[in-house]
Amino acid sequence: MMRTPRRAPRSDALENRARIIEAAHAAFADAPSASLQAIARAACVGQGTMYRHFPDREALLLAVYRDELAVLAAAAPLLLHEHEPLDALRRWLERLAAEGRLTGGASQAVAAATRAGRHHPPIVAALDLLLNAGKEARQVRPDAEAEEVLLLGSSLWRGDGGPSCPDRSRRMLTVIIDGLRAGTPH
Amino acid sequence: MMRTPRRAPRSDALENRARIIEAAHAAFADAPSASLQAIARAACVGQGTMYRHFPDREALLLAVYRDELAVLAAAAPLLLHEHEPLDALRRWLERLAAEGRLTGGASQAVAAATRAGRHHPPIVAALDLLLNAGKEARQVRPDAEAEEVLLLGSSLWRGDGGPSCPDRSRRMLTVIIDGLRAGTPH
DNA sequence: ACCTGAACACCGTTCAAGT
DNA sequence: ACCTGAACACCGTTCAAGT
Repeated sequence: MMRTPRRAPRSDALENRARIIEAAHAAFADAPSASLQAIARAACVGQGTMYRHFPDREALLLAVYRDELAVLAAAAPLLLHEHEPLDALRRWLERLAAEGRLTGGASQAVAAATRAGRHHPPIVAALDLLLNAGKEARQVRPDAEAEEVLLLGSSLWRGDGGPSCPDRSRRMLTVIIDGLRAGTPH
Repeated sequence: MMRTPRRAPRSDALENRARIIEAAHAAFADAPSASLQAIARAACVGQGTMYRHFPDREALLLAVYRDELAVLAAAAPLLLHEHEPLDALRRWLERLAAEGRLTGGASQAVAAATRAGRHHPPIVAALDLLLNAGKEARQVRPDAEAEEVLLLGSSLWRGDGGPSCPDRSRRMLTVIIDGLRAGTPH
């Protein structure tokens, strides 16, 4: 399997790419459903260029929120250093939910990261780290898997906006954490 | 609060409504993203008529899957009659997940039912029944609420299609049920 | 009272033509 | 090698005109 030796991309291509990401970041921030066409317009770029760099909306989302997601992933080992494994897991899921609630775009990006089955994205790796630490400490059930927990966790900030939403998310998280505990009856 | 005495709708309106629902049912079955325009075409109905009957996609979805959702809701008391409360709850969530997996349209309808904050739809009432029975039997934690559990449950069939999905759903359900148990530590 | 279908403003996607 | 922008086939939504 030869690693294809890509030559360095042209400088204008890099600049366009950066401008697209910047424009998309702003657009997604105040309207998660912003159209790719509008983003191309804001970035002063032809539609074709948009497509060359990002073949679909999901690719753009992951590129735009790449840094945010990386920060979130990096938080896992830090939390693990300061808290008991199960507690670190709870706090990390809290941060995930907060991120998802913050901007519509980020929540879409996390959803995209969950769906991406090809390579494990950093988020899945981070959650894996937390779960494994919990298993070794006999605090987390041995059959828990990252993708499942991520799927459950991504429901924490969905359907937000209702009247009872501040407590709701907290209670849901309690259910998830207690469900992941090792040694529950039956 | 006077109950406005609506006069009976015209017969052609009723027929159109029925034809739209029928066409939509078929369309959603093999493509959850079917366009309203295509459905209107298949139902031999102008676009305006579509809008008169169903102001948006969500309204159409709920109308199309009204019967399926009612059947699902009606299953709750039956399950409760044949099984222990917590077991009935688990089986009902299994059925919910199966329904969501079956056709893309149904899963959208359940999602819509979850979002609909206005009146409690039958699904929420059914889940309420199960949870209350569980609480009285001291099997379910007293602070569990239907909308939250529905939100968690609706993640059971999301992200399906991956390689490990048959077991995954089962394990996720186990986490939810164990998390809902009364008397978990801490 | 209800229906029709043209019309409007958009969308994602493609692709010949440019540099 | 990369970009541009017109063009294509669609979409949801509205609304004058019909019956």
